Amino acid sequence: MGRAPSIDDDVLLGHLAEVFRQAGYEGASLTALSSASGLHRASLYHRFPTGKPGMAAAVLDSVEQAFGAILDPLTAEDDPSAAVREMARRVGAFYADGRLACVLDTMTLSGAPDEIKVRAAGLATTWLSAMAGVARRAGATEPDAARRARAALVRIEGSLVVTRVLADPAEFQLALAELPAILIPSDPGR
Amino acid sequence: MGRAPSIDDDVLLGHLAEVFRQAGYEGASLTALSSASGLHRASLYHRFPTGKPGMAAAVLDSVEQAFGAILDPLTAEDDPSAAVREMARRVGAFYADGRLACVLDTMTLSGAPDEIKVRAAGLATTWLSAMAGVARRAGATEPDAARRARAALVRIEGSLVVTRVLADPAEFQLALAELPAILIPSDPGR
DNA sequence: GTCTATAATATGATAGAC
DNA sequence: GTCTATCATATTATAGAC
Repeated sequence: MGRAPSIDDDVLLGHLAEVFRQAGYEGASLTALSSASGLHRASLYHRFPTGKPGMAAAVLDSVEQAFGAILDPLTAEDDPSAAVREMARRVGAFYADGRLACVLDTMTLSGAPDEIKVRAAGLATTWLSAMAGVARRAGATEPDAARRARAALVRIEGSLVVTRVLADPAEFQLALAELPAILIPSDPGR
Repeated sequence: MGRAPSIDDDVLLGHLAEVFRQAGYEGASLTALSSASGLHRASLYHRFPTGKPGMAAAVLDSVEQAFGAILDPLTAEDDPSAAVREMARRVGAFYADGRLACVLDTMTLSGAPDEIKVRAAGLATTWLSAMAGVARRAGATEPDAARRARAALVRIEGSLVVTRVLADPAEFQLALAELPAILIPSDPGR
């Protein structure tokens, strides 16, 4: 809120986010955050006076903002199937085709501050609502739409874990391809 | 291999495993491992001369052993559907109804030694093979059985993440309930 | 086999020069 | 706004008493 962030801030947050996503909250050491961002530790504290929790919160802010753009097609595109396909495309880009983990996964392990966990839960809820919305627009009843949205989130998060464990992005790609069939009642599936 | 472990070793490994599962490899500090196990840090080093990597490897050993028992019904039980239902019951117990995370997820983040990641991948492969086996016995073609096994693993891992993020075990319970429909071609589903 | 004590290093964080 | 230098603490790990 307030002023628009400078491009530098966005780039910085991108670097920080990558560390938090790959290492989790505790694994994201100041040294790792420093070398990934190119800023020395003291400079990070200048930008984030509340330290590591502040950096994590800012990362979640930036992820929330990124998801604004990712979920935009779900309301902007008229055809529900096309909307989901475009969201899937943007989700694939955000997760670098499965090479990057999800903050919902890595930042909610024990060791993360409660505030971070609460924000992560909020992010998940936003995502679920948007996906349930498009399912509802496609004709699903409200409980069915909610069920479909949760199934889609489970599918994405699970495929990211399996992709990381097996070091094989195929499962993530498959999950993206099946999102329309999961979310849209009338979709013919794959 | 070699001698059978004493009950004390099993209890100790259970405590260590809980920390690694909830905090990830880097988040599992010696202090946390010490207080969870009741042993002082030096005593842990006596048991595991190679330190934290050795503890993590031993935890993966014990998880591998636990999965031997979890997957046993898949070959011991004649009826494929009943076999999967029994596996699902045991999986539910192992993950404490969704309250405990999966080592495949938490121990494969950046920061874990490569040896740990390799062992985790092996564990996942063992699990996938066992599930593909029961699907094949139930009449699935080989590629379909492999696909079903991966879908089941994705579903379990994803539901564990979503359950943790939303602090709601319902999604994990639902995943367990749907395992027969995912793995068994002729299963009527829910 | 477990403990107390301690070492060496890494971590989160701050002060102050430029 | 970024840097060097530094602090207090937590971390992994070892030595040696019991």
